[in-house]
Amino acid sequence: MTDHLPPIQTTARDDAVLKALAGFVRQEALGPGEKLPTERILAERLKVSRNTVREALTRWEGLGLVERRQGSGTYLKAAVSPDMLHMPLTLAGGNDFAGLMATLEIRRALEAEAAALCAIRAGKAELAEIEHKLDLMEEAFQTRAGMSSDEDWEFHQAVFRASGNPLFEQIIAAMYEMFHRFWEHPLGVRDFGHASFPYHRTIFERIAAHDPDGARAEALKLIATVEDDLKRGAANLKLSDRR
Amino acid sequence: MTDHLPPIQTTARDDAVLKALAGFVRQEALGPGEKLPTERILAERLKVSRNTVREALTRWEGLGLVERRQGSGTYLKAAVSPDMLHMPLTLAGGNDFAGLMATLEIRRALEAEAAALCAIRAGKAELAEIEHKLDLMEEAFQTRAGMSSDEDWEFHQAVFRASGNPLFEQIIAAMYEMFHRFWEHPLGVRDFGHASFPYHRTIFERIAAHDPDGARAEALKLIATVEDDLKRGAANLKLSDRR
DNA sequence: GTGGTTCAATGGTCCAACCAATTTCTGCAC
DNA sequence: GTGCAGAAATTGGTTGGACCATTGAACCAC
Repeated sequence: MTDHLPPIQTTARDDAVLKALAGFVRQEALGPGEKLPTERILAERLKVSRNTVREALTRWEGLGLVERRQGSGTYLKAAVSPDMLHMPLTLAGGNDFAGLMATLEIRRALEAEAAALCAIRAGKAELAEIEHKLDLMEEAFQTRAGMSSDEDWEFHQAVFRASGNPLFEQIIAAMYEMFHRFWEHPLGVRDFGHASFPYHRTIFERIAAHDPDGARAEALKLIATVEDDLKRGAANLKLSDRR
Repeated sequence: MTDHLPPIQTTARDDAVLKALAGFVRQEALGPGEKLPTERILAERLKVSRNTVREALTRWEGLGLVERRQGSGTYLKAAVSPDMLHMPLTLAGGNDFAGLMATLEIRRALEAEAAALCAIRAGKAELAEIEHKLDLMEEAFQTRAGMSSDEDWEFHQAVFRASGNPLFEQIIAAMYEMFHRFWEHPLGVRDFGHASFPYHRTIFERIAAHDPDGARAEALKLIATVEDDLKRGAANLKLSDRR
């Protein structure tokens, strides 16, 4: 009965600051990398304490939207718009193997769907871009004997971008972040990616043939091999180095 | 009670504060809903300024880990552990019809994968939970002639939860959020969901039969019908009401 | 019990400094 | 003029103290 009674909003200074700041960014058409006004200036202009400005910026920093450099300034790290939706994902016990596999499952879901959409929507320009990345990757694979992770990633990014849905790239970027944090002190899987290599071209072929279901199937195969690699790597690690 | 709070060491104060706090939470085995020490007490115990404590707590608040109530205190909103991983996800824009379809594509990707994982991993308890939600939904569908969106959503949530990967539920919650933002002033699709109704049970049957590929296929069919419904609704809207 | 009132506790905001890292400017040597 | 070391200004980071606004509990008539 009395369900539609949300709490009333009395004071919300820092939220107001963020809204004003988002409007300012749009007004000035600021993009990633650009510097935004000093905390002191913001405090003066917005008629709030510098402390309040700092709390607001701390929130944006925690969301990865902004980077603060002491002595230098505060810089935009991503595009911000007044109507953004923030969804902090938290993974308990995220530094272990299970966390990595969790992100990989998300990646499998998105990769398969993106490949299928791509097969439907990709035009000549997108196909050319993807094939270009594929060539680069295969070349790197030949010359550097398997260490082609950067080029590999660029290929997948090209597919995501050609899917026509920006959400794919945004979500997968967050997963990639986690992936790399795991790599910092890795589990020693150095030949990672060997087994998945051939599927990149088969995916591209299915996309180029505008065959959504085929592309989806090939993408699933690719992730399956990555998953296998990681599992084997983790097993080896457990046997050889008990930490 | 608040004795396990050793002072802080060097720079990166607020980060150190968070680490210390995470350790404290674990030490005291605090769970969601419980109240954690006052800002003033934390400042005193950790030998930092109250302002620094506030910046740290602001970060946690931004990540949805904690809720502050003026005059009352600061309360845990989720389980926190020292080694958890944060992937802030911010989704840009999407207030138009294209944005709605974009979230639906993400949902298709996750729904298919979650159903497949569910078919592999769901135990007896999870299957019973899902079937219960399914019964509730079918009952609501009968008595209220189609308006079963809440129960519908609970069914899908149960599937996501039984997938064994918490990221699915979190990401899909973001999609649901965008969905609802769109529905504040909806496009008048009232009979929405009729066509997708039968597939809920077929999905459940494939999951219960531990048939991942079948579950994935049924989930894809369900989203396809939803997509069709929305497209038809949008087309009707454009014809009848040019806004 | 019901409904006020008081009062202490707590988060929210503000101010005015100072610290630490960075950038910019200055002036000297060449 | 050029180059470079050091001073000065800029900027985020931290501190301590003060006051406000809200909450919740204790208390008190009725």
